[in-house]
Amino acid sequence: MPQGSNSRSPDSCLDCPHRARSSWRGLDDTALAAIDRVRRTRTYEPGQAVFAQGTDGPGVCCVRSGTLAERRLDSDGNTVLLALHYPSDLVGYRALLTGGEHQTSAEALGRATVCVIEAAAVAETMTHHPEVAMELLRRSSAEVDRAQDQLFRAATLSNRDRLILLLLDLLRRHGRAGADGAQAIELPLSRRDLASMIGVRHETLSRLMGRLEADGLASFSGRHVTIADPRALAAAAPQPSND
Amino acid sequence: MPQGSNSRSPDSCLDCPHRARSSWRGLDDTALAAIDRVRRTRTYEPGQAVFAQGTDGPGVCCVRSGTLAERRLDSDGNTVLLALHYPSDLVGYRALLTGGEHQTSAEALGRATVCVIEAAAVAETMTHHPEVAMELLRRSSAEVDRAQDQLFRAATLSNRDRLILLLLDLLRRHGRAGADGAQAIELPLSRRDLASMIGVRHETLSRLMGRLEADGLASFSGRHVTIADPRALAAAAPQPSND
DNA sequence: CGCCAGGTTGATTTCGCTCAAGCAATGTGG
DNA sequence: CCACATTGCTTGAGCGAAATCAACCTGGCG
Repeated sequence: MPQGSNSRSPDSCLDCPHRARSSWRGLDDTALAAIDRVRRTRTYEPGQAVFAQGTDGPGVCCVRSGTLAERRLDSDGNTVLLALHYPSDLVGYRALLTGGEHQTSAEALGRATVCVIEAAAVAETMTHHPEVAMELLRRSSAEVDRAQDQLFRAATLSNRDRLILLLLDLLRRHGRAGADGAQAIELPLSRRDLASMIGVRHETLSRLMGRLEADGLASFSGRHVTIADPRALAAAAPQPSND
Repeated sequence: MPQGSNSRSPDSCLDCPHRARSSWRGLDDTALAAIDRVRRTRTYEPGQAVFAQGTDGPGVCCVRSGTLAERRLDSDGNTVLLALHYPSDLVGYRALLTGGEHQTSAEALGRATVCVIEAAAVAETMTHHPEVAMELLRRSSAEVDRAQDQLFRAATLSNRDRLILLLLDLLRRHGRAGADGAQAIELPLSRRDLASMIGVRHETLSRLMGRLEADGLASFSGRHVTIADPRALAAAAPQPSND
């Protein structure tokens, strides 16, 4: 049974490329090894569920590669995409704390690899390593801020402005520099999901995109978006809440 | 200089009526005394600001009595009421963690008393007493869940349904039993704030209330709301997201 | 080749926003 | 004590925008 430091699993937490940015950043090798011991790394195909709303999760999920969608459903079949998660993010830890079921579901958007850590091990680690609890608290706080920002947008902005801000958000994560100062986005999302993020029907989103295109702010072709002048798009957006 | 246990300040944390439900519940007398030492209890008049968005807060705020409104503003004068806070809640701790300014402002709705704890003391306490960090993490997680629920509502429900759910939420905290099975609410909020919570103009809220009244689901008179049949109101609301 | 899911486009209706007037409660200064 | 302003709320008319319903593309895929 290989256990030495020179016979680690290729995806060991100890060698994880995201280790310095991860929730476990405060842990030394021995403490991290305890996490690693119960880690199970899985690869998910596009659209595959990582955990489902209303279930007791398999544990806590560390995103290693790809993009995860956090989604909320209701009994009428409505679905809203609440957040996207990227490598080094931790997903599904709330159920561990509130003790109940997942309030949201998570699924892979593209092909993604995720490390699942058994809940008990996380709890155990947190009691002995307060830095981890602190780090999660920081992340959780940031999530509250983000969610409140979304709420504010939903309550005050026009659909058009919300779409512009969503595009700018996506640009940050998925944007690639193109010719001149242009930026290109390869959307990881369907139109319906995009629409749910700004709280409109997908037909309406289609028309909104048409209008942005008519105004020369962006152009859409399938899942490919090009933004010729990102500064113009930013200028068209409402100012971020500076007091 | 009175310091003995039999000469405590009348509002000492050690004797706080919310001690068992507060964020400090895990602390023993000595640890809590460290918090108490830097506590400053203040009384706020209705409408008075506890801390302002964009500032470095005075610290962390423990609500002792009354109701606090958490609000977000932008440069155009828009304001959205994001959350209400009640005795034993902790407010304004996020700025402490993300290190920056408050993303929201807080103000007293009615007359309220709040204990302000210096940020440094909270940080110090958290390093020595992980239970406090864990407790904050639990609360923060609950806040994320709540905010995501609101986002879901905003994206999927009609204005009417959002108002109904808001009334049911307010009922939980502010409802008082009336004659028969009726419930009465004394709203702590202006119409404008109510409207911002469901993301509509105040004129629209007025009409929505008129319709609920016409349907016999609730009746409004100034800040007084009576709900003759709470079960009928609950039945009119969309089902909570049970999978 | 036909089927199907996802996306666009069009016609129609409903709904909420805007602008504007009216009203009640409260407060202020003469 | 009363004119008068102010604030918060309701009500109305008109308009613009989004939801709805439906048809029609388009690109896989069996």
